[in-house]
Amino acid sequence: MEYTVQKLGRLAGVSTRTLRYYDEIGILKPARMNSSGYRIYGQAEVNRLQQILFYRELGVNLDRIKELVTDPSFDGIEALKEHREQLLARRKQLDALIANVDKTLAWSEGRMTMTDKEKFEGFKQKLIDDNEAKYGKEVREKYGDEKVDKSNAKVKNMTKEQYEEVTRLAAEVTDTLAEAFKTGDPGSEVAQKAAELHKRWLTYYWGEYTKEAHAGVAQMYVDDERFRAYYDEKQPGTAEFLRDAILIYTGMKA
Amino acid sequence: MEYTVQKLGRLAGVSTRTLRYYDEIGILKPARMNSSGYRIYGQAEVNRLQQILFYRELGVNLDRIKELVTDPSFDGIEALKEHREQLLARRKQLDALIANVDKTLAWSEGRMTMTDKEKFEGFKQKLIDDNEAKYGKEVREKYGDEKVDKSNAKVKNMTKEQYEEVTRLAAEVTDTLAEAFKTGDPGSEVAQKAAELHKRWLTYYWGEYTKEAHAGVAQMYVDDERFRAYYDEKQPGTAEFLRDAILIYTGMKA
DNA sequence: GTTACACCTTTACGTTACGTAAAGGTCAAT
DNA sequence: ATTGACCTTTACGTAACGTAAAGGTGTAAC
Repeated sequence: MEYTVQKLGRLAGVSTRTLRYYDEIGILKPARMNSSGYRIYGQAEVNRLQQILFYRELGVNLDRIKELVTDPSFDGIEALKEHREQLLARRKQLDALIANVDKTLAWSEGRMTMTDKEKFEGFKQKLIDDNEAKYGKEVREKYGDEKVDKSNAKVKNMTKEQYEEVTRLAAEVTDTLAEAFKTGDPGSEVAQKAAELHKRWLTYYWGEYTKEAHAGVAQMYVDDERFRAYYDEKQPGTAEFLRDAILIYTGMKA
Repeated sequence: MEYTVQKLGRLAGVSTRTLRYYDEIGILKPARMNSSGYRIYGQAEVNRLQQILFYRELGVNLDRIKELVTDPSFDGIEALKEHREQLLARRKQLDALIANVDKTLAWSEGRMTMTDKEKFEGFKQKLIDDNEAKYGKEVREKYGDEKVDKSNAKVKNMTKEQYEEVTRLAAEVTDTLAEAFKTGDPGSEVAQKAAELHKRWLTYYWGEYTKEAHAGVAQMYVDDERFRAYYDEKQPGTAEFLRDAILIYTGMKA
């Protein structure tokens, strides 16, 4: 199939100006010109435009895109996989933003308070990365290097089956917790089941289990933004709910 | 709490230039200037900046944002709710893009074919709106106005409980279907459960139920892009899988 | 055969939301 | 009194197009 500027533009949802501009900067040249000087695009150009738009969607500037798509050693499939990862990351950020809007709504209606810092959560990618770096350090400070290293080693030494089991368990915790949250009662049967699943999940990372450590982690889920954000992502208040369920489960609270 | 440009900038993740620019165009003026001419921001400005960033995140241009936040009749809560809706819509678009990347990957690896049109799905908001308009029309053409109107009327006349039940049912269909898909067998017990749930869900919208109509809808889920995109969003192939499950459930296929 | 209309071309200036640099004043600590 | 990290204004630069002007092309209709 061959396309003129307008046809390709309509197909891809971009303006003719954009296509001419892409020609001008050498990022997407037409396959050929017809006898009247019209730009004619073919299959290869359609595919290339799709690539370009993938990157544009991610906010990559056209200079960099040009480098990418004109590089002969460019591995399209590898790039796509990376692209996919980035889209998933963006969805996570979007979820954080939505959680923030929910929080802000609650705050506007006087149902809760919000720190200035919280008001800007979800806006910045960087902050997520910073927290990522910070988070490792904080845990090391709180629990000591050996424990963290032991935990890391344990993950590394897991068999494929064990790894799958722990992943499955994590998902089950999330699901059960979401269901339990609806009951509103951290002492409810389903909430206690979530706490038990959480214990089993934790035991995979920590060699030994004590009620005190379990309760401590539960409290950390509330105090540490990094963890709270994770649990509160879909439903604000979940972190606190899980903490309460675990406190009851470990007998630290009636 | 009071903030200078840099402090507020760090808090919100924007540059000092941005804050000065926002002052310049009158979109966010500091609460006051100190004796040396420094910009000092207070609580009201923090909240306003948050509002501004919400809109910026949505791609609203600053002129329009200015209109919005300086309008005295501006209802912040209503705007936030709308903002939330738009974020959800964007997440849906993101999911479409991810689905597209998955498809493109499969195509790149030679596992399937892709039309030129499909290559650009998920890129354009407009297209979604167009489809939204088109979709209503198409269904009217295929099934006649009365049925659509009756369906609309039925939704409007639902009690709160009924509405909640139908929403819950829809979620259950999705979950069960996702689980069934893993088995790979549309005749499996869980797949048949999904088909049954789908029937119950459908019955809420259509007054009467016939196997033929049910099977017809199932086929439409595959043929109509609009529906297929919905079901294939998270897992490509789900629409076909559901169709097959329903065909077996209704006895139209062994 | 020419008129209409929807295409196509190049050239060129305009726009948005800042980035970046220059030139200089302020404040707290050493 | 000197750093060094802040702050100020002024002003030009930029990315990725939008938009307008001035004109050529293709074909269907009168």
